[in-house]
Formats: sequence, structure tokens, C-alpha cells
Amino acid sequence: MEKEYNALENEKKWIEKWDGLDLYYFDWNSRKPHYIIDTPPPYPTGSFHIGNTLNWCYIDFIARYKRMRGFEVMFPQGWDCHGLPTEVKVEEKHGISKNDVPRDVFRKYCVEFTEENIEKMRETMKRMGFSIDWSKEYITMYPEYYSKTQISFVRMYNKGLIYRAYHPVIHCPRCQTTIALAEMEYRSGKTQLSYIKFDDDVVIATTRPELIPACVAIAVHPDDERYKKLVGKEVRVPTTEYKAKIIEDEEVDPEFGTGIVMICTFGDRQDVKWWKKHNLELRIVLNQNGRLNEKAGKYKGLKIVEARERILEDLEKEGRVLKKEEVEHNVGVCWRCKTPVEIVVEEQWFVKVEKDRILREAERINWIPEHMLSRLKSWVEGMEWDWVISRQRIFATPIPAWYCKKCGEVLVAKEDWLPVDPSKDHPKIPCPSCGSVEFIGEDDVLDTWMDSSITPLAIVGWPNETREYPVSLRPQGHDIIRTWAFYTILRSLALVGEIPWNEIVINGMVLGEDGRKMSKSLGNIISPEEVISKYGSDALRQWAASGSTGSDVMFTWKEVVAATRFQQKFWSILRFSVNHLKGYKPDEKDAEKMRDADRWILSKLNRVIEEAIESMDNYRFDEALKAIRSFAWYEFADDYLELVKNRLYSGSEDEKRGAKFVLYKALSAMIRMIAPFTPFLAEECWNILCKTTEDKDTQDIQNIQSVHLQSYPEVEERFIDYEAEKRGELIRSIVAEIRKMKHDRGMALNAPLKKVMIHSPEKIDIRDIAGAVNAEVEFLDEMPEIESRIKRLKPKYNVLGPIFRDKTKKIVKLVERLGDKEIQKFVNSGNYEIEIDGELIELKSDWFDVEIEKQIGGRDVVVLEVKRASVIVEI
RNA sequence: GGGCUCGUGGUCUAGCGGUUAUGACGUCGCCCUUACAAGGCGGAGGUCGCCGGUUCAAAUCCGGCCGAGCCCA
Repeated sequence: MEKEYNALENEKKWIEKWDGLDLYYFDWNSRKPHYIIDTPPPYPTGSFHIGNTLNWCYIDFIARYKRMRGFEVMFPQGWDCHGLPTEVKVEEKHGISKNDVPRDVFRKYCVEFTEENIEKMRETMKRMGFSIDWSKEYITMYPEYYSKTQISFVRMYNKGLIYRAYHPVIHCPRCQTTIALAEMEYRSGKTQLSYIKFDDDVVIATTRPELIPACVAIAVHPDDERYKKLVGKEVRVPTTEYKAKIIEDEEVDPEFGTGIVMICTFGDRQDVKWWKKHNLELRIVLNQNGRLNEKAGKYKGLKIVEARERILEDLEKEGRVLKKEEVEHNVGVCWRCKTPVEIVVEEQWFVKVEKDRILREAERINWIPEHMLSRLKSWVEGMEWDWVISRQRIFATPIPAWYCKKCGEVLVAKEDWLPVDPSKDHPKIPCPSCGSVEFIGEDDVLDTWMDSSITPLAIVGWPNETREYPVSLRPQGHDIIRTWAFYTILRSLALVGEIPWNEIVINGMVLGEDGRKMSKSLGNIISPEEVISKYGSDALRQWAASGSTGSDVMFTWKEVVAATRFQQKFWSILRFSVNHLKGYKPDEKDAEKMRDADRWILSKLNRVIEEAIESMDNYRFDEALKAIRSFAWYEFADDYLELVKNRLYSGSEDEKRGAKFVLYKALSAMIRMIAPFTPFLAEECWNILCKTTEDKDTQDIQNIQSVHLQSYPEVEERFIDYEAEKRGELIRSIVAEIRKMKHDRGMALNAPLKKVMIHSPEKIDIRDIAGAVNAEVEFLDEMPEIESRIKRLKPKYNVLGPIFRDKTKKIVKLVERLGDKEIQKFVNSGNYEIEIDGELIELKSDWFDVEIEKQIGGRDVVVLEVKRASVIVEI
């Protein structure tokens, strides 16, 4: 074996060897219990970022662990392809606008572009060693998948869970499409608040003066004494000829502005609420193209910003603008492009949100960490509108619907017509209402979340045959609880009346080394490839295991470096062990040859196995890896190996057997325990160990022995032995104490000692101690007589100095000259009088440290006190 | 404004009623010891954010305050 572990080389080697072995193939017909993971389908941006890496590491830890624990694990991989970002990239790439080419040509460009991106990302995932079953890959932009999305649409429509209606929706002027509430976020910024006089009594404050022509009512708080008299009156809306009624509503904030608010259709979501509640008129002045319409009178055709300026100018001339001030204001923006959104009213497709049912059913899912359920709950509880699913885009799943040209009847496709694209395909039946055969195909497409919210169903074969449901696990980040988790639960309940998964494990976000979220603008982005090319995948995977599940994890190079050190340590442990295990055939009978040290570490090993299983079962990867690492490094390597080294080098064959037995047991278990975390290192180590010991019992595939086909180590109760642990612990601390003594005296750790005598009520095996401390060791049944004499009184200068100043030196000299008897008297009584320059001075023994020398039969010895033992060392 | 999470040596972090508070990195000293110097051995370094309360016992539970982050309005 090489002295140094070369991670990069080894990882490359195994990626090649594993290729085509089908190590991770999920077989539906397997008799093992199934464990199905609803893997997140990432958006194919072309780069698999470090946040994905964290997420996938968790999945892979779980998948590998569960496989080793006897489950038939499905780890599929999907790609959530549709959406605007790709459309934008494709437009850039081809130098076109999406409307410059026919829809299907544009779609083709998007598909090609996406395929290239997927391939790039697959490479990184393979390099990371994720145990994906690629035969279960799904790609949402292909008809096999999106026809499922269309079927789900048809079924929900037929159940009355999807409907078409006029309703205010969020519209992104830049993306030129409707977006769902979940796709909107808030940005804070400064805005100008204008105080506008409607008449002498009514002065409103608004941040959107351009919407004054859309004002449909004026509102005040019912308890606001200032305006009680106004309620019920009407006031003319400036810039228009019509009047708006003054109403009262509890949700008006009397503290904001003048306490009088104009309600327009629509400035924000609060307007929508008021509009609905008070049954107000609908007065839309803003078109989807971002320009004002004829209802705005002379402002028709102006863009929002232009209109704002013009209206303010005109009002100013009329003396209606009383005040302008800067205010902090939150504005809703599109989450993709951060452009401020508008509220428009259009006929759109909606999915009904059954809040109560979702809240109730979500509790049946086991949330890890538990508190993440509250994220979903608070989101659902606060939902006001149904989910808008129609989008005015191209690269997405078409909505399978037509409108009859004659009577306007809506015709939704039958299941056996799917997949279908109504923008070019025709329905297979005439209009059920009027018999006409002329239709207008729906141009709108579906929200991408309509594709990705059926992933758990798609992977189990729905709608043809749903082989197993709910699936075992959903692993995802906490940032998409309100979207992906929420939508999936909703759709699963709607389509099959069941929760989608039994458990959901949430991972945190990855922070940069500065502790802030990784982002391009902060310049703190690290790519997985950068880390892998320097330190390899196993090291990055160990970093991923370093945080506690659900919490955000900071990326740090030092954690990655620490991981590579562990890999080297583990390699060295194997290198040492293999040297002694050459030709060793594991034999349970060798257990009889074990000494205290062997029994101790074997017992500890089994308790670490127990701990690792417990932690892995609870998805606490940090705990598991930490337990395994510290056992291997400290207890096994630093303590145990040091104890048995001597026996392995110079013991008799019989003496060695006990140690070899343990060496083999421990290595076999440790390699299997690190396998989910560091699959490359583990694989190499496993192969070396197998070759060394010629162990033919391990499972192999096409003549390659793989640790990833083995079972996880099990706790062997017969080796857990608390008495042995006690004795081993004692042996360990005796050796440590002797080493410490050597260290304190500036001796080399392997320096020979004349003799070591141990007395303890515990009967311990001293043979391995001798080798470890390089001395003859004797176990004493009785404590020998130890004579102690005071060697010297060492002055505490920090006490004596301040008291005696310049006399200190003289005092110290005098005390040093005292004879044995005088010293004894001084220490016993605590006081001593001396004379200096004719002056009597009383000294206290506390001012000196008493150095004691111990002897046995006249020979100098050092007595070390260890818990439950006395160790007498003759140097 | 509301909800959630979190304040632990210089930095990051474990513990979440019970001896002396975990580990990593850093730091200081000693040691090339037939697996590993990217190593070993040994130090130093903490009023567990602040104030109350519950308890025989609080870093841990409860309340309040201060601070940070995330989510939502």
C-alpha cells in the first residue's frame, strides 16, 4: 500500500470501475422491503451548485445506508425542465425573441439547450459518487412525463378541482406572464408617498398616484374620530369625472399617511381584499403591456412611470399635492427577475386550495426537523387565493383545452388524447354543446410546478399502476417548502387521496465562508467542481455531513481539509493493520485469545455501531460521522493500536491471534460504516482488506467486491462487555499517565524505563502495557511501603516578592540551607522563624511549594495516581 | 408588525435537567516513535447573550429583554 492516500486518483479509478455495474439498480420485484426516495428534480441550469450538493449528499447517505440495512432502495433522478430561465437563455443564444420563430421551433431549441445542461450536471453528480439508479431517470419536458402532467390536469378538472375564472392575479411585466403568489416575494425600498387632496375634507396618501383613475372607494378606520363624519359620503376622484364612496374598514391603518386610503383596482393585495369584501366596482386602467388604457382618459397609452409623473404634475397645478415624503415601502417582486409585479384581472386557470385538508394531512407526514412543519402551516394558513396555474409562455406543458369558436364552450381533452398540444392539435370530438368543429386551442401553458408536483406519483408508475404509495421519503431544502412540498401534498391528495411520503427530511442552505448566503453579488460562491478538483468528492461529502440536519451549513475549506486528514488517518490505520493481517483468515475461535485491551476496544466498537445506527436512523449524519471518526482516530488508532503494536510485532503467533481477530473485526465494521459518507475511500479499503484476508464470504458483482453491496455492521451483543471496558479504560489511562510523565520530564515517549509497578483493586492484564511504555511491568497485589521525604521547599516568588522586596533573595537562600529536620518541622507547623539582618521574620509554609521525593527501599520512584490504580515508576 | 430558528473558549460547533461543558480549526510547548509530521503527546484559552423565575440541581425548562438569521405580511 502507498504511504499516502491519493483521493483524486482513487476516486477516478472507482468511477470507471463502477460504471456499468448496476450497483444501485432498483428492482420492483425484490423481496426486500422497499425504500423509495422522491428525489428533487433540479432545474437544468447547467451547473450543479453546492446547495444541490448538500441536498444530494443527504440523499446519498440515506440511500447507501438504507441499502446496507437491507432495503431495496430507489434513488431516481429527475429534471424539472420547463420554465422561463431557459426561454431567456435560448433567446440570447439564438439572438431571437420567442415570437420570431414558430412555437415548436422555439420549443425544440429549448429542449436541445436543456439536454446539454442536463448532461453537464449528470457529470458532476457521477463524479460526486451519488448512488443514483439512472435507469429511473425522468425528464419533465419529454412527452412520457408531461403527458402525466396533462392527465393530472384532466383528472383534477373532472373532479372540479381545476377551474377557469376571472380573478385578480399577479403579473410580471418583464416575464410577460402570470405568476403564483408563491412566486412573489417582497423587497424593501424607498418610495415617495404623496398626499393628495380629493376635496377639503378628504386628503389621501398614496405611493401609486398613477392609479388614481382606478380609485373605486375611499376608506377610513371605523374608530377614527377625525373622519367619522365622512363615512357614507361621496367624493370626486381627481383626473376623472366620477365619484367614489367613503367607507370604513378595520384594516385601514390610521397611523399611516393621513389615515385615509384610496382603494383602487389594483395597487396591491390589500386592494383585492377590500374590493372583494365591499363588493366594489372593477375599474382596470392598467393593461398587461404596462400601459394605461382608455379608462385613464387623457393618460391613455402612458407607461406607469410616465403616468405617475404626468398625473402628479397636473394635480400639482390644481394645488392638490399637499406633501411628498420618502417612506420605507415593501414592494412585491417576481422571484425570478425581481421586477415589481402588478395585479391584473384576466381569465386564468386555477387549482382549488383545500386549506383544511392539507393542514390536517400534512401532520401525518413525519417532518425532520419537526419545526419545519410550521413553515408549511403558516404558509397555508395565510393563503388567500387559489393557485393560478396558467402561464403565458411557450416552454412548458400545454394546457389540454380548447374553446369552441361558436359558443365559447370549454373543451378539456380526454385522457386517451394525451399528450396533446392544443396550439397545433385539434380535439377529436365536436363541441359537446353546439356541435361545431371549430375551436381555438389554449395558448397558455402550465406552471412548471404542475410538472414537478407529481414526482412521487411519476416514480411509482402512476397513472398506469401505482405500485406503492405513499413513498418513503422526500428530501428537500427549506426554501421550497411553500412551493414544492406544498404543491406536492396538494396534488397527491387531489389525485390519489393520500399523502405523498411518509417522511420529509429538510436540509438547510449553504452559506459562504463569510457566514452569508452564497450569491453571485457577494462573490462568495464556491462550486463543487472547484472543491472536488482540489480535494476530491469524499472530502466534500464529509463536509456535507458536518452540519446538523435542517440547519444552514457554512462552507469552509478547513472542514474539507480536516476531512482529507481523516482519510489519510484511516488509510494509515488500514496500512498498519493490513501489514499484520496478511494471510489472516478471520476465525471466530480467535475470540478466545483476546486480552483485556482487545475485549475493551471490541466492546467500544459495538457501542459505536449502535450509536451510528441510531444516528443514521434519525438522519443525524453529523452525529454518526463524528462518532465513527473519533472512534477510529482516537480510541482505535491512538489508544488501541499503540497498546497492541508490540504484541503484533514481537508476540507469539498465538498471542497475535486475539489482536488480529479484533483488527479484522474493527476494520471490517469501520469501512462499512464510512461507506455511506466516503464511498470511494471505503471501496478501496474494502477491496484491500478482502484481498489481504482472502475473505470469500463477501458479496461481489462481476468479480468486483463492493463494500456498497455489503450489509451494515450489526451490534454483536456478546462483545459488549462493560467490565472489559472498565479494565481497558484503566489500561489506557495508565499508559497515558506514564506517557504524560515522560513528556513532563522531557523524555521521548518510547524511552525505556527501569520498571513500572501497578497496584489496583482491578485485576488487569499488564502484558500490553509493557510494550506500550517500553518497560518491564509488574502487577503488585499489595501496595509497597513508600517512603517520602521533602526534597525541597520551592519559593513562590509572586507571594514572597511583594512582602519582602529586596530581602526576598536572602530569605530564599536561608530556607534552602535548612536541614531535613528543620524543613519537616516547618511544614508540619506551618510557621518558621528566621533571622535576617538582626530582624526576626515569621515565614508561612503556604509561601512555598513542597517538593516531595518518593522512594521504595532506597530507590527513587515516581508515583502516579490514576483513577482506581497506583502506578509506581522507576526511571 | 407576526411566525420560526439561533446566541456556548479567537473562529465554527455538540450538548438541551444531574460529576470537572463536546469536538474541530487556530494557538503555545515537546517529540522524525519500524501506519500516519497532512502525524503523535501535552498545555493555555469559557461568568454557555442579559435579567428574573421553576427546581435539591439550569447552558439545558418557563417569562422578559438585547442581538442575529430565515420565512411571512
